[in-house]
Amino acid sequence: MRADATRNLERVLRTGARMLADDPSATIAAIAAEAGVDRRTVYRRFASREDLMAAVYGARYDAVEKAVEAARLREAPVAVALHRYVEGIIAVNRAWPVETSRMLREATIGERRRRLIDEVDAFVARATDEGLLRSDLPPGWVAAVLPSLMEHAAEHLSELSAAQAADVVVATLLRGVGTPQAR
Amino acid sequence: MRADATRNLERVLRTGARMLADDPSATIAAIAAEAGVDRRTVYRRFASREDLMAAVYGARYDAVEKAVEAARLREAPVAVALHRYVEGIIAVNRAWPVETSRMLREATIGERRRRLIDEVDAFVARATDEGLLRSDLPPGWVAAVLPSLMEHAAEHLSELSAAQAADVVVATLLRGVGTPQAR
DNA sequence: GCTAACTGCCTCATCAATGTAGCACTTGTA
DNA sequence: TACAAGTGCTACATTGATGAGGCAGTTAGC
Repeated sequence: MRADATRNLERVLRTGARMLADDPSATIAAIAAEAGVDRRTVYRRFASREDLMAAVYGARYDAVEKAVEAARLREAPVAVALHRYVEGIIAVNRAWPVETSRMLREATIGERRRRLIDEVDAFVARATDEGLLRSDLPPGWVAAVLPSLMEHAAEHLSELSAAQAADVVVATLLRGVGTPQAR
Repeated sequence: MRADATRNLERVLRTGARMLADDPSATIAAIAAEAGVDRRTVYRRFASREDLMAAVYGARYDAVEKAVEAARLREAPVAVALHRYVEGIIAVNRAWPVETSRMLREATIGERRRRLIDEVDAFVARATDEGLLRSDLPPGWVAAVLPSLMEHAAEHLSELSAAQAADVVVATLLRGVGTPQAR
């Protein structure tokens, strides 16, 4: 593939991720226009709308898997792993701001998805065993709440670096936002 | 208005809320079918798709305003007000499960929206002043995180009552999910 | 039971998005 | 520089959703 073609493909993917996150029914025409590319060019790379979305989701999953791997959720000390994981995912959320709720329904990525969920679930279990997380929580509560914390951090704390935003998220997750007296 | 007409209107609104929350681009035809009503009947009540969505959002806002009022965010002791507020909103989320992120962009409800935001912001400020919430948090962080906690509680903790789910949310918000040792 | 309100069904025009095609042109690369 | 890869533009068929009209039949409420 030629260099400019690669560049265009990249632009379409990035722009598509951003616009589809903002509005899942964004049209191909709008995405192409925003990416500074002809609509026809998009169709040359992606056979259909579905295809483009699958590619965007795939790109995000690549990044997420990388972040999870880097966090070493199985071996690293739980506190360290948690922080690295959160920081990594916040960075991914910024690079590939896909609207996760809609993505999860796509069957395209069922297998990869299950693997990641298992990975995180196992980590939560380990963190609970090792005394980092309370054990009296409703099952799945942490796994449900954490992603949306990271999503909010990614977009709401835009003036902070990923590491700083991760500090806020981890502190909020573990200690909450109440004062010591309020406990 | 005749009684059965009122009933149908109610069904359309409820069904519309549920389906649009699940997929904002749900068609009028699909909503009508799910509500057990002809597509034409929907159009008799609502001039357009926009109209229906505005009505759904309006219904949700009615409920939210009621909950906020009942929580007495200005006068009641902060801990009490917080709990009542959370419980009320969780109930609203279950009754009118609108996808908030998309709703907030609608200009239709700009004024009502601003009033509610101000109300909650003022409450957060008071809760901070009175020592319930930490004062070293990024501005707007609590106001950003709390709604999504309540949303998750509404749908994820479906086996709990609104009051029980509110316990979990408030505990998570104030004290986090970490063990005392992990702090 | 009668009337007016309300509904279901079929039909139609319109519009916007999808996906395809051919042609002239620019641009990377050897 | 020459060639091949890639793009922009214009046009077109298709599909699906929106919104409206008419009419026969049903149902609530007096």
